[in-house]
Amino acid sequence: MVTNEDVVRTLERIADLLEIRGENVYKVRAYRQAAVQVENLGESIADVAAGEGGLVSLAGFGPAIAEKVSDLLQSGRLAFLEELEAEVPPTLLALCALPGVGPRTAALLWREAGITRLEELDAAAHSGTLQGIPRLGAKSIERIVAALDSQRDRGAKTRRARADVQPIVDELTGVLRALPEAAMVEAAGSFRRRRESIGDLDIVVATATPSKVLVAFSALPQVERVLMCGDTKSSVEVASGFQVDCRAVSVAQFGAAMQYFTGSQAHNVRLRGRALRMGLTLNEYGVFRLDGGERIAGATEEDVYAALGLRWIPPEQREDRGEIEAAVIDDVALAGAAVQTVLPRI
DNA sequence: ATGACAGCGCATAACG
DNA sequence: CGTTATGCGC
DNA sequence: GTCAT
Repeated sequence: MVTNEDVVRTLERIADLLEIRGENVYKVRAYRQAAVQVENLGESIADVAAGEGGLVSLAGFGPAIAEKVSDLLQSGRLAFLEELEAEVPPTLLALCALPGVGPRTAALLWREAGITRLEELDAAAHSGTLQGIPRLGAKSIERIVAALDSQRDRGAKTRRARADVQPIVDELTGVLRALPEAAMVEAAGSFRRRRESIGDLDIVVATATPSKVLVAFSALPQVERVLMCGDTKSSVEVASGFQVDCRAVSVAQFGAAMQYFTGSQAHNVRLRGRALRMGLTLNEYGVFRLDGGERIAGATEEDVYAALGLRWIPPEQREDRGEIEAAVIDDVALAGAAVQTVLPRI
């Protein structure tokens, strides 16, 4: 019995391996998007495969992916994935899990130094074997060593339970709110969406003096390591390697930034698509007209959703499970049911 | 058939 | 040295 | 690789 979860894992694995192989980014994305669709599917994918229209009736499923998933459902195996794993060592995926090491770097380490495993990378980083590899300077090697150390410290635990993150949120937002430069401070990301499992924490701060806030944030006693600190954002690690990002934005951008960094990614992609069809564009700075670029929203989340013809959507619903359609402010409906069926809905 | 699919901030290495 | 290219992460 | 055109 192949579950939806099995299919999701398989599609994501294919995407990761294709990425290391250097495949077209949109092909990689297609597999990831198909995985998200299965994740959000309210029924068994086996039923969909057997039902009217088959797998290609799912959004993000074309002939190629439908065929592969069909193979998997029928036989419990996928020859395509097995061939891919024979070509690209799957142990490279563990390298990509290191912050700062992505698919390109994993491929580089594999190609230039024959490294496919974490232990090999660790040994090579300390023995000096990595020196001389193009694109890997002293700083990069140092960062890899630090990432390996950090991973060892926290025992490879990558995500935290919400209950463990709550006190970190309270503490950090409390300290930031005490800064006179910080006009508004809110946690965003999956924490704000009230997910049970949190990968990292995003804090958005509205301020007229971003650098002051970010420098103060990076210097907090809770911070064990500063990953980066620029003019608009800072990334740090607090207790045992938990990553916290701080974004400094203007008061006028605060709502757009909160919306953007609260996600989910799938929710944002769908909102962006809706914006485009309305002749608008949406990003972390606001909602803008495509022609002329005039800004029409951004100070509050309500403004942002309203500019897209939507009611404000509670963060915990922002998972691309139909919440956007449900939030449409349908003023056409006021004109009568007959009109609704004629006018294309945006 | 063919083009779009988001795009930007940051760090680092390579380049001139 | 300043500028540009690349990879990463979101 | 998928979707809209």
